[in-house]
Amino acid sequence: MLTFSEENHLKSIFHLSTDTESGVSTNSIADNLNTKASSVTEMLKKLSDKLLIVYKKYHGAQLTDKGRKTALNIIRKHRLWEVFLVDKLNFKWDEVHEIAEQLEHIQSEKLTNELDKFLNFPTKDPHGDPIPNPAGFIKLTPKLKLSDLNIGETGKFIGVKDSSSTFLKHLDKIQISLGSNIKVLHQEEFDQSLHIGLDETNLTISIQTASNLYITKI
Amino acid sequence: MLTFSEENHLKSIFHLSTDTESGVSTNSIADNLNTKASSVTEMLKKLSDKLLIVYKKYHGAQLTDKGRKTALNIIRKHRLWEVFLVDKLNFKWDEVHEIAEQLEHIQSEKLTNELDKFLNFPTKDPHGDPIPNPAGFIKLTPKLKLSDLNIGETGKFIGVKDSSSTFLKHLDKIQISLGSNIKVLHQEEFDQSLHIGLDETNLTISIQTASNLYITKI
DNA sequence: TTAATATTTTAGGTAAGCCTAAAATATTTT
DNA sequence: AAAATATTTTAGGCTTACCTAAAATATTAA
Repeated sequence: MLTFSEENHLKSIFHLSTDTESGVSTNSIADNLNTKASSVTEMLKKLSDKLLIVYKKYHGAQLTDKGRKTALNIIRKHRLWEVFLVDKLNFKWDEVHEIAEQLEHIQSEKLTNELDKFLNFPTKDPHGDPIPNPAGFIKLTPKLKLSDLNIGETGKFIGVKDSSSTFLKHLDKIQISLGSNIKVLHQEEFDQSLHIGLDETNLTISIQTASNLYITKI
Repeated sequence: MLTFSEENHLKSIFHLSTDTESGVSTNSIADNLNTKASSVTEMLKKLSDKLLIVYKKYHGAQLTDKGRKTALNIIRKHRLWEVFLVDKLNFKWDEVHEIAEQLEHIQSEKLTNELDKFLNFPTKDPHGDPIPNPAGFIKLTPKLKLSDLNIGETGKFIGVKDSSSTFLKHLDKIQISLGSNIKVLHQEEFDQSLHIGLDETNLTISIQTASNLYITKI
């Protein structure tokens, strides 16, 4: 049984691992968890003792198989709870993260699996991120951005790259929501902003916004 | 914001207060929480500083208004989650306590209230205990035991006095479940055991069992 | 009402998880 | 490749929430 802090460190290492091949740096974990490098070093030693990571002094941490499975189980719970909050309790997708951060630590395998069943075995959370299965298998669909589309192509909005509250609120304001079909109509040359078709209306979005939207081609 | 331990102490004091008029003793709290008297003393000082209890050395603790409200909010969450687990996730009523002990500490007023709405504003948890409203008001229905009925009377089973897993399993075995209508047919003189009618069948239960069953007269 | 017993508090210790500041090691720049 | 800079670790401290053992206070019994 792991503590909240141990679980949070594992999760952080998992998320930071997707970018880098080699070990995850102490500082990046500290930044991610809003804590200090010295505290992280301490924790890395503990996680290493528990065989959840491979840790070499001054060279960062890498998850072991056991560690990755543990991290994925926490992520599974986090994402299932997010689906629950949005689908069943009328939360907006920009309100669920904090609460899911608490719920992801609840310990009961049966609870997790019954929740999964109750939600009808969802494969994606409200931000479009995939939900690992009970064995820790995660289906990574290659993430295409709206800004990657050519003029005339249409994409279905499946997730965000930047899931900050600021950005999510911006999306709500311009009425882009998960599942929206977006057609790229035209691109301005001077600032690369995109004219898009959304449902029955047309609007213009900045290239910054467009490169934060994950889509699948239709 | 209170720690888990602070919340657990408040809850314990609340539950132990129903029996006694005067302060709740240090030892009884320690027993209830599986901890030691010295640890409780320490916590009582802290809760007293936070104006959640009135504490006089050597004379136990009593909840303040603020403390009682806080305790009732935790109990509200505990009982709502129990309803969720039983009604929505197919848990048996003897499996939910441990998980609810974890879920009761999740901090989000909106979550609690949306859950309440989602469950259709239940008034009782799966053990027949009342669920406090958001303001901390609890509707105490006088608890009549099956053993209080006269021969020939019928009661509806609404809750248990002893909610130990052992007892709950015993009930499952003899097929008495929440909502059952039970008619008292006859009482044996030598051991006070009761012959009862349950649905279409008759059976005999001990006086110990009968005095652990809360009912309302029909 | 004193003596015996039970309860509660105090004193002092431990582990987890955080911190700052200083020392050690890596990396980058010249 | 040495110097300057950045990163990471170590050393030592703090708080929370536990603990045991001894001292203080309450309660009960003689």
